[in-house]
Amino acid sequence: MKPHLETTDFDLSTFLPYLLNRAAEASSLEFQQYYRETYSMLRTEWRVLFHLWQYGNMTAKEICVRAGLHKTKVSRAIVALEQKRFIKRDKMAHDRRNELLSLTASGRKASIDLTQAAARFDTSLVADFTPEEQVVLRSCLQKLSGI
Amino acid sequence: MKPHLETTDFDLSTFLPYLLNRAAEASSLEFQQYYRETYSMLRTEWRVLFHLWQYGNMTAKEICVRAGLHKTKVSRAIVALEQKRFIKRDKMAHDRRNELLSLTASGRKASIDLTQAAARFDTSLVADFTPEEQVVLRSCLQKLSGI
DNA sequence: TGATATTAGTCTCTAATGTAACTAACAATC
DNA sequence: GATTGTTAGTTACATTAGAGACTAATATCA
Repeated sequence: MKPHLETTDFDLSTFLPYLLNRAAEASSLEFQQYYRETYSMLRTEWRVLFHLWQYGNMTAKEICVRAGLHKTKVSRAIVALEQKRFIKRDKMAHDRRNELLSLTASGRKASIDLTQAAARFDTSLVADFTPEEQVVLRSCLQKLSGI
Repeated sequence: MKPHLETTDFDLSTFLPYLLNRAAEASSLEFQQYYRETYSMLRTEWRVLFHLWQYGNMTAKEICVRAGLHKTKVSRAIVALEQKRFIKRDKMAHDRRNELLSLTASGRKASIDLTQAAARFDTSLVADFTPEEQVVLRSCLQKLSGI
């Protein structure tokens, strides 16, 4: 049986969700390998850690909102990061439901290392693109992400 | 404690793997809802179905290669699609390890419907982008995906 | 022919995720 | 100050994914 392209000019290899998923998976692979092997972190853990590093101490809830992550995922990441001694948490006095998360010394150290690795990795990913392409790419992705 | 931007000019909101993952997730959501609710399909199932529709009959192995999917994922998707009567499989005479997959009538019908829905959805995703931006976006994503 | 290697696809076991119910702390209203 | 509602975060259960062992068919080559 032959392909059915005549029905529509739709082409999977240009379908945006498909491309985005493949590109996301491909581009995450190498960096993921690094934080997995070096720090035994999962993706959500690295994201949570980095949010604290980049935007300062905050609660789990704030991370959910900023990172667009579900609270159960964040909750589990926090437990894991705490066990690895990368973060600590303190009940906030004025509302003891909130826990303020902050980095430990080794959490900061890991953040610095991961940040530098991420920056290098990012550069290598876009090495083949022109500066104009890079700008367009990132701005389109930001819009699609709702950032 | 204040943020630590001074260490490096790296910014999470421009980090490509992060952006790609967020954009992929956001953009998949709406379309995913459609094929889940209408056909009880998972993402891998829709991808397998669509590969058969667009590129013609092939084996599970070929789908793995073309779609960049692990064989266990494809294997499970095939079982599910067969149970839903969207595809059938036939052992190939000259090498009985291979199974040629093909669409049933209802598989073709679902493919047509999903293709049209995907095309409409894709259009709506890029509605805010200029034609030039769309071209750059897709070509960058294809390169990043290794397509 | 018989031993070994390869390949397509499945199965099993474990890890990770999503959903919804849950607990504890606070807020508001009567 | 008891009742009801809301919010932050956790837990439990079911679903999905991943890695590697496994089976059956074929290929290779002594």
